[in-house]
Amino acid sequence: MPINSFVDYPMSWRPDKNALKRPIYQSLASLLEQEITNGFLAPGTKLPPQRELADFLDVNLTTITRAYKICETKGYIYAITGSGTFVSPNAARSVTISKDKTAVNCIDLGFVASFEQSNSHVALAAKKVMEKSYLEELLNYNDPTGILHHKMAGLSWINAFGIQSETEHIAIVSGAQNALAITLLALFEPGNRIAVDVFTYSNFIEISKMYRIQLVPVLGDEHGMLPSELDAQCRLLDIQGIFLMPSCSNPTTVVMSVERKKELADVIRDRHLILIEDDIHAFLTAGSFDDYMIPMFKLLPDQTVYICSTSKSLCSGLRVAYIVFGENFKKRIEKAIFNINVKTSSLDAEIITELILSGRAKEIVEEKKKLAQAANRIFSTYFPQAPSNGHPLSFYRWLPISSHGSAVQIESSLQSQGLRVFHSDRFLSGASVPNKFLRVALASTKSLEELETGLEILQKNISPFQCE
Amino acid sequence: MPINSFVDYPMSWRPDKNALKRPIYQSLASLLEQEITNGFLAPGTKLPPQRELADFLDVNLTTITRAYKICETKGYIYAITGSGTFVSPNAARSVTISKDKTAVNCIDLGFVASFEQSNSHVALAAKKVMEKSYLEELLNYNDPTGILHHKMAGLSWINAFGIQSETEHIAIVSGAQNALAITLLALFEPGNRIAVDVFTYSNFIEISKMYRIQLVPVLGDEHGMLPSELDAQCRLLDIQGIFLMPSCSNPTTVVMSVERKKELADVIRDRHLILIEDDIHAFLTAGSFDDYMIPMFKLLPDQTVYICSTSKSLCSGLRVAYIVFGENFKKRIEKAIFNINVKTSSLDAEIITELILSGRAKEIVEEKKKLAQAANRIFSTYFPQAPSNGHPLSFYRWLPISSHGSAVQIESSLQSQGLRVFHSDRFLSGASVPNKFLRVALASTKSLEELETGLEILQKNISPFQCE
DNA sequence: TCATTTGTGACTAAACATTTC
DNA sequence: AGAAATGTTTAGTCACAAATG
Repeated sequence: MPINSFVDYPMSWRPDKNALKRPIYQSLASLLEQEITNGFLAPGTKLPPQRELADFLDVNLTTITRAYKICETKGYIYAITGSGTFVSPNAARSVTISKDKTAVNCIDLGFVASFEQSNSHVALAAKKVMEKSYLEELLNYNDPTGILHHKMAGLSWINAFGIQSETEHIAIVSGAQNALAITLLALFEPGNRIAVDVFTYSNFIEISKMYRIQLVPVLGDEHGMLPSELDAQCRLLDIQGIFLMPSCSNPTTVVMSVERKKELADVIRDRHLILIEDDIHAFLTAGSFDDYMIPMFKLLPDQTVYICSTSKSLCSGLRVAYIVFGENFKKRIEKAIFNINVKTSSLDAEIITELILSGRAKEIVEEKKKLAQAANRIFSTYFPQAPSNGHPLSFYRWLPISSHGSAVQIESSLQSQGLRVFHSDRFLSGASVPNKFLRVALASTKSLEELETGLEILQKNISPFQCE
Repeated sequence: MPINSFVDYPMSWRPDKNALKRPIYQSLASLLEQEITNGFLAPGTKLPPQRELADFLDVNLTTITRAYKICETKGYIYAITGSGTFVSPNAARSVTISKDKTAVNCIDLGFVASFEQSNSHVALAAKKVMEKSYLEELLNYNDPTGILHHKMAGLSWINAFGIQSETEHIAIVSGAQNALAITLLALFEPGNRIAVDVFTYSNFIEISKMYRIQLVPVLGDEHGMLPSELDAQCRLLDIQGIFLMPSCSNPTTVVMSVERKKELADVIRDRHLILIEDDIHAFLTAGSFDDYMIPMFKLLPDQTVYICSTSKSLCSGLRVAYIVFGENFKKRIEKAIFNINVKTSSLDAEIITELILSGRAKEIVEEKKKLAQAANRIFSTYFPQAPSNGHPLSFYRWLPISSHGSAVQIESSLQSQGLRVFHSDRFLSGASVPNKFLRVALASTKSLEELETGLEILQKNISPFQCE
């Protein structure tokens, strides 16, 4: 029986007692889900404490726990012991980022492409592949994890980034996102937790949500995630994995220092976490930073799944990424590959292989690096006050903005000005944080001139951030 | 406190009480998991009833329920109310089927390939694509669900199989298995149930297991799944979906009659199921059967995800499949595509498109049909007693065998004779059934001569089935 | 620093539903 | 047809742990 009448009690959500059917916890969960997806409960809203709501509805405490849990695993809310339960920042919308048609009349600095100007080299390589005597061999079901010479070329490619491995421990998959989907399916279970940066790759957030894997945000500084914070979260929660982009974090452009990598590796080793290392930006970093040659895979070879896509470095349309793993993960990863892809097109892999073996790949990388340098220079002229301690050749920038206005408002007001960029809320792995940013893609326009036009629009429409 | 001493009680599994740590249910589940994966508890073994085990271990009934549940969602055991809990037929091993290297010294009639002899046509088409003026346009991130003219070609291709749709309701994905992975992720949740034939596509069983989706076996006859049985299962359980291959079931080669399709469609409509129609064999069936032109998608356009791969019909190495859906599924499916693939290689799709538009695709199909006819004829000479009421052009046959010997024994004894085939247990969606079969692939050898050699080995080593 | 607030997790109790005999 | 066997589901009790002020 309720102890108080609650009539004048300030509760952010007062579900209608009569709308509840049995089973109560399910009924309550779907009521809450509707409330959130319809926008009646705004992101960030604190929900009534479990005990209070239980009392109000005259049901047991754990009935509320269960109802909240359903909504939490679906990603609508998140709970912090001691503080309360809150509506998730991105509860009501998907943050999946893709190259879609909504940006058709816009300059698209949202989705990060990869200076597609270089694709003429790839077209040439494709033509060369057609002359191969073994062309027909590329068209059958054989070698689901990749043809031997494709794997060897892959190994030599990533060797430049500090990876040593063998053909039995590498597989060819269809791009980095595909590699992530495979890794999560192979090595994690629904309900598992993965540690991530506070701002992280938004499509990783989405795929984790779809797989019912919970992300645990861990604070970081300008050198990357803080080892002490990671350890603290591990003490608090049962965490199985960690996702990192040490060579250039998306979206923050943070490059992890070697010191930090070693410290984090110690925690990861002690806590027996599985590290997913997305090294898609290795090609930008190796060679540009003297001390780069230590991917975390090297520090934790038996605990790491190393993913290196060629979409950003060589060609985005050929879906080819390398995934490197230890013997202990081999069976599970290969099984997941069969179940999600069967195999990756050997024709595509052959073209990438041709690029690597002919040396054209390196030329493409040099070309893209030059374009990236030019694009970053242009960005700096438009936003001289923007911080520049991130990756100097990043394909995108992370621009601090004043915290007025909601993410949706800011994005759509810019879109109406003909510009597509993404607000930092899309990249939030957990609770809201006070600092707001825009991620500005530099590699997605047809030309640097178009980029300038876009940055001009942005400069005119964004309230300048007050540097403290 | 235990009521009986149990010392002389015949329990199939007597877990060591002292080995249990808290939490009991987890500890007990991993004990059981080990017992099964180590082979101490054989497939089919009946486990102690929950109450009995609870009594024996002196814990609450639902603690056992929870422990069993963990092992059930992992696929190690299955439970039937009223009957008991049993070790799954394929508990100790994966039934994922792929073209792998274990068959290197064998004639492989296990994995079903697709008469790769036709790939020279595809190589020609690939070369033609290289001459296209828009080749570079195929190498970027644009059009994640497929370029418009690829979709149009796809629509015209599947139009021959009775599908009418629009470019907004078709997407290009990387093969049929990829389409299944996407569909399950997009439209189902862990814990959902999908109705399937008693024997069904083994990689569908595996991907369902990985996604924690439960399969509900439904009895069928020579015309396909029985509508009355489907309805009965729906009454019993909360079932969300159904997976069917009406144009030629894998592995049973059953072709569903039009009458049966209509009856099943009625049940599916009434029960609001989502139908996953895998029509990979449409090219074998349309044209061969007069009344074929009714895929179930046509009967249930708003409830069906129609999947049509080109791997079997045109080329297995180019990973291209079409997925067709109603407006109500569009958003969810496209989101799943972004999160699993980002996109499918437009180069591969262009080659398939070239084949379709040039008319070469039809030639390839005719060639494969001729090969299939010849292969089926050869099979009949070696196994004249084998039933022939399935698909006359199937790329595999379903051979009844005597029920002596376990699946593993039979497969490995044949493998030691130089032949790889698969036992029907791999295709079991649920509990064991008395009838046993071998699936014999006819489309996987380099030549029909090699097929004959394989069938000869098979004939010599298999105890002939007693036709009743 | 310590009491209070708040969420978490394990196990228990009881009613329910289906199958078997 | 009905009792017994067997698995399922919901909600309750209770001890615990972190965050807050």
